[in-house]
Amino acid sequence: MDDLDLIKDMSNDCVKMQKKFFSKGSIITTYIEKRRQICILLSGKADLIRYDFNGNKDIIDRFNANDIFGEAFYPVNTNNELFVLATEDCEVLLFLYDDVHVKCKNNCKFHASLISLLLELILNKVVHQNARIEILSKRTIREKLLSYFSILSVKSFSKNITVPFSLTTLADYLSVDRSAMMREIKSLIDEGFISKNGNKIRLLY
Amino acid sequence: MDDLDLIKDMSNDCVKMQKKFFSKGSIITTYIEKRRQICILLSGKADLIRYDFNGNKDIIDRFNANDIFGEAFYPVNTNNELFVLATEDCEVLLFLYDDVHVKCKNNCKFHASLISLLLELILNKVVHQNARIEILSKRTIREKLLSYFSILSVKSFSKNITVPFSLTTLADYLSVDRSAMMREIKSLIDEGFISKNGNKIRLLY
DNA sequence: TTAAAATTGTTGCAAATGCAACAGAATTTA
DNA sequence: TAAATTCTGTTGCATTTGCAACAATTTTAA
Repeated sequence: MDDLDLIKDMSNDCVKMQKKFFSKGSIITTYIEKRRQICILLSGKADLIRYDFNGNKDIIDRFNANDIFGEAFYPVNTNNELFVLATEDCEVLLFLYDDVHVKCKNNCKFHASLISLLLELILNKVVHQNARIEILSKRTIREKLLSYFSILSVKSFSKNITVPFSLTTLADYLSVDRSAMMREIKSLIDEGFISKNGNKIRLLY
Repeated sequence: MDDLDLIKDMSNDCVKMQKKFFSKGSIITTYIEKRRQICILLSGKADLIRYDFNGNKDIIDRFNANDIFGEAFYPVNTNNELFVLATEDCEVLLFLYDDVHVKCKNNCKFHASLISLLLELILNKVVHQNARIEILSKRTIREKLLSYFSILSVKSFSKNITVPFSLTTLADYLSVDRSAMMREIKSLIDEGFISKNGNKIRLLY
């Protein structure tokens, strides 16, 4: 990913883009309407958070290095405020969509790279979202699990897969009750569809 | 959307892009890996279809005018073949991502417009997908319905909303059983949360 | 304009799921 | 290294959901 390297090395030549550092626990941005802000996470991890009307913390999305996020990607949302919290130290590139999608007047060398990078990163985002939608569309926990495992398996060219986060987080990702998911995993093992050791899973079909 | 108009009027100058017509019932494209094909639906309607292992027809996604789709947006998927079926007469712009994301060597006037349009359309797509994910993440049918209604309501600045497709399709979109959804709608009416006339819904809270 | 197809509305019942609660293991933090 | 926190694994129970099936209505196509 050449463009990304160029962007990462950027000394702050272009006034339209900011590279900022956020320490763990700090807020990277809030989703304020009509700004069309875009953020590229160069390093670290962050969560998209909302407090629902009961005051419960909802983790809407999780971001890793090379993920792209921002209010530009989110539907208008007057009721609840969304914000992005750094769960590790983060390095972030911030800019407004409308400032960069047209050719830079200064002919800044980063703009061409940025547009190209932007397309690439958004394309990745859409692919991941489609995978997520496909999984969430399944009606039962079993189908969701198998669908998720299948995607991991195809991606890694192997029947042996590793769930890249805790089972608690997996339940959140599949949007199901954790205990019900554990029960279903147990059934899948008992019925011989999978075997499991920690978060390493082997598909037996 | 100026770029879109320019693209629509395009006479086939650029060999890298094709504008094609598809009559109702014909197949626009199949999702073949590693091609990174992108399609822009200029007019008409189409469905993204898969036949599952039982031979049941699954409608994975539905596309309208100005929607963008293609295998470039979809996770690798060796098992089942996906294809896009024109459910009305369609006018489609087809190209390969790798052919257009770099500057056209011929300096073709459509390329600049296309990149700009592409970003805009993909941004829309991501926003819609995020809305969909947010809805699908809700645990109960009631929450899914209210979440969906809320998004429609915010978008139209009104408590009176119109579901833009049949209730059968809505159940598909929310990924729930239709009869269970009808039951839940009835409960929402009985409990005074909404009133309903056909597919016109009024939010009473 | 009639026949066919799709949509809406409804119900009983079985199965799946969420919820609450708890104990033990593993991991992180002070 | 001790204490606190998070994660895993499990269960009973109430609720929600999907499934199957049917009639009535509306829409579409011949």
